[in-house]
Amino acid sequence: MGASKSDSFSIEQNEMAGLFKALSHPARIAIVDYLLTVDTCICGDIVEVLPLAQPTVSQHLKELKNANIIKGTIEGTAICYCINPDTIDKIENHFGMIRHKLKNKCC
Amino acid sequence: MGASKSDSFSIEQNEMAGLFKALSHPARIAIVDYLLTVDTCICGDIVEVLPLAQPTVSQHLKELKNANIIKGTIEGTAICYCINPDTIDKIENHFGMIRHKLKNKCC
DNA sequence: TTTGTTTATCGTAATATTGCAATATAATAA
DNA sequence: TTATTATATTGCAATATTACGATAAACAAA
Repeated sequence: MGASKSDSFSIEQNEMAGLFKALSHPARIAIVDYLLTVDTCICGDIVEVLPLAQPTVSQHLKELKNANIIKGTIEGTAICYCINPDTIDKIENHFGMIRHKLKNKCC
Repeated sequence: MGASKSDSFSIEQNEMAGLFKALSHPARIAIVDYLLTVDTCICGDIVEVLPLAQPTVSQHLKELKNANIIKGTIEGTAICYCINPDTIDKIENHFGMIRHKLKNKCC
């Protein structure tokens, strides 16, 4: 085998796992970090900030986009990326749920 | 290549990516979910709840343990697992930081 | 001691991810 | 039209992950 048995788990479990997978690579964390350091949605220069080749960065951006963690809007020749706050909300809510259920635990 | 260039990123970026990677599989999300449904740290029966064989579950538990997301304490023949609230804190703080930096953005 | 119970490790096959050179695509500028 | 610029896609090699049968290790009970 080797493929994950995603059919055996709930839609929500797969959804959360998908969000975390999108964030499970340091390059993608670095992209999110970078998008947070600039005041507006940023066009392009992400490639120059990362120690990776352009196709690799493009691939990581695609994964973040597919997971709805970032949004990209076309702006002439370039594409402007910014973080999708709705997805941040979704993850925060998940941990809010965990935090809530952790009350009255032995830990 | 194929190996991730973790040396090129900051310790914190690698650390966060590692935490998310530990949560990037539905089985591991399901384990965390299950640990939250029981009142106390639970011994063993995680294998019976998941649609996976015992060695596979053991492997997933190991990854969650290595990432400090769960703690396991030996209790006779069995091992009692529970969620590590410190790590939940760390992740929540990360998103708190993201949320804070997202203020005054175009998104 | 032997037996049973619980969890971990080994070995390995199937599959997925990562990274990049080469190339393609899309829009603008000359 | 032909450049130029910015991003995406393809193809492939290197590596990592996932899953599980077989087996091992650790401990309790008989």
